[in-house]
Amino acid sequence: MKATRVTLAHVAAMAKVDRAVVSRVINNDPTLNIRPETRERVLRAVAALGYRPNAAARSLRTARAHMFGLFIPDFANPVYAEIIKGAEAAAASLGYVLVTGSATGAGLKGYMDQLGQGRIDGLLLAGAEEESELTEQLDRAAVPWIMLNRRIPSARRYVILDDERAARLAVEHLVGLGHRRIAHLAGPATADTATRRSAGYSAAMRDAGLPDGPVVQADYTPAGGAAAMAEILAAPEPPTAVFVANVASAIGALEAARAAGFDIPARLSMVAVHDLDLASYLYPPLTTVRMPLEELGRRGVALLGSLKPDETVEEILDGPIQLIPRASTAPPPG
Amino acid sequence: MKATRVTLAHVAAMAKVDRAVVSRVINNDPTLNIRPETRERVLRAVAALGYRPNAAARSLRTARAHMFGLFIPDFANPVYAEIIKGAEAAAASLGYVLVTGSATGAGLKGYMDQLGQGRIDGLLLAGAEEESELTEQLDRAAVPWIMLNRRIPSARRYVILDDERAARLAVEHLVGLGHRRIAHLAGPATADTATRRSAGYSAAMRDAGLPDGPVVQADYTPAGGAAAMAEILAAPEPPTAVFVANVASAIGALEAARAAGFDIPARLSMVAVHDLDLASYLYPPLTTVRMPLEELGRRGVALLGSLKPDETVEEILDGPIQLIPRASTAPPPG
DNA sequence: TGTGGGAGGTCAAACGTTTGACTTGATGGG
DNA sequence: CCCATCAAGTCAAACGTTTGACCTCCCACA
Repeated sequence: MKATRVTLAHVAAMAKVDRAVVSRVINNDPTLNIRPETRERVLRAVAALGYRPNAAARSLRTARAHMFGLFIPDFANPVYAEIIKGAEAAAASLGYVLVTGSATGAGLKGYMDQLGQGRIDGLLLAGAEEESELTEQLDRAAVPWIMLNRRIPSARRYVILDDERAARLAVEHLVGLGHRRIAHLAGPATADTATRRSAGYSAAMRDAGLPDGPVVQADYTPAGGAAAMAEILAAPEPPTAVFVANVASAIGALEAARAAGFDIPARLSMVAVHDLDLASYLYPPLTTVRMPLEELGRRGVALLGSLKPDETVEEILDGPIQLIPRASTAPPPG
Repeated sequence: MKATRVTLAHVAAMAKVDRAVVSRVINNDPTLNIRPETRERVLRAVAALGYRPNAAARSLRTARAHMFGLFIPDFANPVYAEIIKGAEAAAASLGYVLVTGSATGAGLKGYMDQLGQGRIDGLLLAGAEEESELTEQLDRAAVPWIMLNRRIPSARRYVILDDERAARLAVEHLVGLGHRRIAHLAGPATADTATRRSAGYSAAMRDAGLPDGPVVQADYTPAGGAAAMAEILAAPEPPTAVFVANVASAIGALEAARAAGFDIPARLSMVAVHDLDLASYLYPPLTTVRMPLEELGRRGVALLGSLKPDETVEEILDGPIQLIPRASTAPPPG
């Protein structure tokens, strides 16, 4: 019953015009000169037959796939959900489809093989490791790519958030509450965001006339955060507050603090970067710094859509960065 | 410098054979009869030129896109992360690309418009609302689709998990600890999974010779769970344990119990369906039932890959379902 | 000496769009 | 009356693969 797919030719036959006319009507070709009634006929035929252009044929002819890719390290990290949301929305409004993938390392390369030639018009890489072979491969294939929230030497295009400002905001909040011994549970040295947040921490401490507290690195996971927190609290004179570089680490850090018998916020205040719905359901609800992650995804796609061949992009997104006070921060004891 | 893309024709010229030979070599066409040395020449040319087949041309010719789609309601829900992971892996091993999208409702329809004709060979719908217009559209476009973990009347193809068994496991755990007044914080009536879990709860209670406790419905969100929990605890003789249909609700329920002054697990035990890394970092760490979500994604893709035109699929996945005991469950007080 | 068959390929027609170039008939200006 | 212009389309060549049909040797066998 379904038989053959309906193509331009069918529509053209029904509307009694050339295929070219149908194509131009569909694509709103401004060079087309046509009588309104003819256009009507064409549109009616399209509707009547339920015609949809074949994506492959179109891509073949125009050399554009109308697809963007977005690669993230891990779907389980809710931080990326916001980026995806923004990117999806932006792509949709551009008439593009967004392919979100989570493969990393070797998997990512395999993915790219499949993506093959001409399947994707541009790629967003969020929080990716330095994958020089991958980026080389992309360059060879002439696929434009932009890094999100990470700068690496070989990336001539990136858009990042103002992590330094976010860190300052967090530290200033703690200082404002009266804290003076403020530790920093930092991210991994390999993450550019971690470096920027650490810089913001140090700058804010300096501005407040305070010496840097203990700084311990951890990866952006609960387990890593827990271990680092334990280390910080084991010191002879532990801090009264800690600025945690990432909310995932903070989830573990809360647990470690509880385990060590440090009441939060009575004995220890904690603030972390990146807000999540979840933050208000943690125990205690976590004070966070909200960053415009959705906007980051949106902006990344928008840039992909309007990229000139050899254009470089180095953008610090200025969107609202906001401290969300919850129950994990309070004045220091005493 | 990079000039024109390298095509079959270039490779053929370099290897001094016909394009057809190159195509057949690349696709391992078993009907091809060729001397090993010729094959060698072809492969060398492919490598030397860095040739990759053009996906659009291939799709056009073969009418297969080598892409599957997966639609989920929300990337922020980590439960879906596991499904995606499994689906991605299965797709990759089939040589397919997986397009994961989160649009719902009208957005989803727009997405499908973009996906257009022939861009996708099959679709997985996870936890989707009943979208009769969407599924009609899919059927018209002859795109095979399978529902994941949800049965709806119009879906002739679905694969679900054994939610009833998971619920039993949870309830039996509570009964085993000595609980007799066990409430059920159920999911929304519109969710098929919720219905199945509720059925499992009732069956297990009956088997244990216990009367159904209070049953309150909530949507699968922390806020919904919190409200429902508050209602349950407001009763004159509150239960000593609660089986929560979904971990997202449980996160809110924990909060509500704390707010109501119910110490967990001393005064109230709680167990929820779906395990997350996060569960062990909640306060207290949450006892859960782990279900094979990754396998669900994997199986869905595998089925898509081997679907006969009018085949129906009604499968209850039998994978390991396992209770993960943590600190939120203990014997009842007294 | 013819012929059947296999090895090792070649040929060319699709697949469904897009798009620059071209046609046709009518109108208007000089 | 003739040429230019314009409106309203038409024509056909790509885009890069895949694939059924075909071709051309050469050898073995009767």
